Amino acid sequence: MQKTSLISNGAYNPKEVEDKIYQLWEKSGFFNPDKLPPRHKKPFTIVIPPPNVTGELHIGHALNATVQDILIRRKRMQGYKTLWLPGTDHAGIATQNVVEKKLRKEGKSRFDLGREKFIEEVWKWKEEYGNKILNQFKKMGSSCDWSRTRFTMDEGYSLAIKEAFLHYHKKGWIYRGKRVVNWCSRCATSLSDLELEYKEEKGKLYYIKYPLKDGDNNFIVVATTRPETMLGDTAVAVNLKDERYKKLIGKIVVLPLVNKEIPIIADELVDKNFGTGAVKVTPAHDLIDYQIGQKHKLESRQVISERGKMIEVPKKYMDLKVEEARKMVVEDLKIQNILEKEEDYAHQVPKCYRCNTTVELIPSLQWFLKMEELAKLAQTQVKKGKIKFHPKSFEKPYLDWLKNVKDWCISRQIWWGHKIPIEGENDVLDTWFSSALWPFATLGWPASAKATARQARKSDLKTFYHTNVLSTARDIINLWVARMIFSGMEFMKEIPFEDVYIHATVLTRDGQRMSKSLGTGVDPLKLVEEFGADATRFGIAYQIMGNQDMKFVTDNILMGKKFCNKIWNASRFVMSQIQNSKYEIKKPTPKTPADKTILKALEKTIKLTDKNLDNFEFGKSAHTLYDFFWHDFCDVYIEKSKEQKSEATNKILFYVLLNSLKLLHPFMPFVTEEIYQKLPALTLASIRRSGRGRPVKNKKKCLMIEEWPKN
RNA sequence: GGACAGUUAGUUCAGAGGCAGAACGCUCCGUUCACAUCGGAGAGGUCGCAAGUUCGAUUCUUGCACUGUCCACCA
Repeated sequence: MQKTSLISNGAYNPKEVEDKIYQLWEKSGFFNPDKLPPRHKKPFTIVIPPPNVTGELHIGHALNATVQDILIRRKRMQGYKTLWLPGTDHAGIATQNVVEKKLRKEGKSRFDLGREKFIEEVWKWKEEYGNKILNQFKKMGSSCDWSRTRFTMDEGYSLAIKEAFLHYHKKGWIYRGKRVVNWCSRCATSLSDLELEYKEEKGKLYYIKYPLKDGDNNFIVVATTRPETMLGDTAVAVNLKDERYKKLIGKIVVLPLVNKEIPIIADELVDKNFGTGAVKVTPAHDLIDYQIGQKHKLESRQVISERGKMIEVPKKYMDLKVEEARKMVVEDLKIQNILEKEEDYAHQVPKCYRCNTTVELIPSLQWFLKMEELAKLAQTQVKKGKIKFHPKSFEKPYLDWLKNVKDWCISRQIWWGHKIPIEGENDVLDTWFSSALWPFATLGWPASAKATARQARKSDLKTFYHTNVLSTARDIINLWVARMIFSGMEFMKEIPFEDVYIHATVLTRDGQRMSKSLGTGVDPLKLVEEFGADATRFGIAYQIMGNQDMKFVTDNILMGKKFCNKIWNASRFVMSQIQNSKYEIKKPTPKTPADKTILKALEKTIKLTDKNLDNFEFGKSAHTLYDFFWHDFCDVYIEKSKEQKSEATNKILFYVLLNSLKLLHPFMPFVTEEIYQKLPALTLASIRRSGRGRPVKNKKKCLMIEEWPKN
C-alpha cells in the first residue's frame, strides 16, 4: 500500500535518523544566527559552560546540553536570532594532571620532558579530547554555532587575558606578596580556597606540655591536631581574658624537641574553650597563626617545604614526609613524657580538588587580585535583581560568599595555562581567571571593542552581549559565576547574562555522587547508542523536577525511547489519513465534542509548555507534553478519529500533530524533524505563507525554524 | 559550626487542608484494523518520627532523625 511509503517502518530507529538529520541541520546553516531567515531579529544568546578538555562528557554535561538546547531551540522557533556559542576550557591543573598521569604510565614525568615538550603533549591531548567532546555535543543534538567555537587558550583569548591582567594591574588591584597560601605538594602549585575540598578525617587532638623556662617543673599545655608543626612554633598564645593563664603572659617557654625559647603572648583570636585554652602558634603553616604572627611581629619559621617534606628542623626530622614526621614527633613526645594525653578528634582536612592530596598551608610568593571593589560589583547586580538566579535560593550563598571574600590568589606554579603577562614571570594564571572572561572574550573582546565604530556596530560583541541565560552546576557558583559577573561589569560595564539557571546535580540511583573513579559515572553516549539521543534527552528532561539533586535512572530514558516510537507511529497513522488532502495551518473548526476536547487540550498544552519553559521547569513541560500526546491525542482522539472518519477530522489530526511536533522539537529534535521532513511537501507548501499571505511553494525547510505554536 | 534541599508504591518522582497519583517494574488478559517499543485489567503506600493548629493534617507550624550539597581560619 502507498500509505506506508510516507514513513515506511513501524519501529523508530534513531540510528538511521540522527546523523542524517544532524547533517541536514548543519547544511542548513541555521545554527549560525547570521544565516537565519529575516524574521529572526532579536538576539538570544547562551554561551556554553566550556567543558574541561580533560576527558569525556559525563551525564551532568548531557543534562546541561539538553537544558541549553531546549532553551535555544524554542527561542529559535519563536523567531529570535539565536546563538549558542560552544567551546572548551583548558582547565589548567586538571588537564595538566591527566597528561601527567598518562606520562606516568609510560614511566615519565613532566620534568623528564621539560616545559616546552610537556606543553606540546598537552596541546596534543587538547586536540584529541577537545574535538571528542564537541562531537559528543553533536551526538546529543546540540544546536551550537560551531563556526564560533572558542577555546580558553586560543589566540584571541590570550589577548583578552593580557588585556584583563594589565587593566587590573594598572588599577593597582594586582599585587605580589609572600603569603600563607594553600599548597598542593603533588601538583606543586598554590590553590585558591575554592579549589579545596574538605574531607572529614579521624585524627587525634594531642595535648602537649611546653615547659616554662624558669619555672621549676611548670608547664603550659597546648592542644593540637598537627603536632609536627610544633617544630615551627614561634609562640604560645592564650586569651587575655583567660584567668588561668593571666600570670603566664610574657613568660618564656622552651619549645620541646627544638629547644628554642618562645614567648607566651595574648591574643583575642584564641578561644578559651577549645582544648586547654592555650595554643601553639605556627605563623608559617596556619592562617590564624599567620594573623597572630603579623600582629605580634613573630618570626615565621617554615618547616614544611613545597614538596611536602620537613625542612629547617632538627636533623632527625629532616626530609620526612609530614605524616612520618607526625608519628615520630608523637613518639618522641611520649618518650620525653610530655604528651599529656591524646583524644580522638574528627576534623575537616583540606584536599586538592584535582588530585585529592592533603593541602598544606605554606608561605609563598604569589600574585593576588584585590577583591574588595570587584566583589561589590558582583553583589550589586544580584541584589538589584538585574541578574536572577533560578532557583532564587542560590542567591543567598552567592551573596554570603562575596561578603566575606578574600583576595584571589591568581598565580599557579604549573606549566599548562596562560603565562602571567609580566616580564620574566614563570607562573601561569589560575584557570578561572580565564573562564571569568568567557561571556565576552568569546564574542571578540578586546579586539572588537577597539575596532572602529562602524566595525563595532556589526560585531558579535555588540550584537550578542549581554547574553541571556547561563545554565550551570551549583558547585561553581562562586568559582565561576561570581567571577564572570564582576568581570562583565568591570570590562563591559554590563551584566554578562540575565538569568542564571542552576541545574540539578546528577547523583547515582543510591544518592551517591557520580564518580569515574568509583565506577558510578554514566556515559551519556552509551545511552545515546542504546536508546537514541531523543530518548536520552527526553528521559533526562523528564527527571528535572526542580530539586537540587536528581537521582539518575535509565527507566525514564527507556520511556523516552518508547515515546519516540509512539510519536513515530501516531505520525504514520495521521499521514496515512491525510494522503490526498490539503491542509491549512490555521486552526480547524471543531465539529464534534471530541474535536472540541482535543483542540482545547492542545491549547492548554501550549500555554502550559510556555509557562513552564519560561520558568525553567523542564520536567513539568516534558510531563505535560507526554501526557497530552500519548493520552489525549493517541489514546483518545486518534481512536475516536477512526470512528469519525471525515475530512474535518483529518484536518484536526494534521493540525494537532504538526503543533505537537513543534512543541516536542526542543526536547526531541531528531525524531520530530525526521517526521516533519516526511510530511508531504504539497501539504506544507500550502501552509507556509509569504509576508503578504500568499502561499509559497516548496519552501519547506526545517522544523527547527518553524514557527513556535501560538494560541 | 552555618545555610539550602530532600524524606510519598519495589524503584525514580509528581501532588494537594477533605476517597493517595504517574512512569518503570510486577501479575493476568488481549496480536488481521498507526504502534507488542502496544492496548485493557490488577496487586502494591501508617505519605521519615513526634508534638501543635484545625471539624479534619500526608499537605500548614515547630522540634527531632536521617540523606545530599554548598559555605566556614576554631588549633
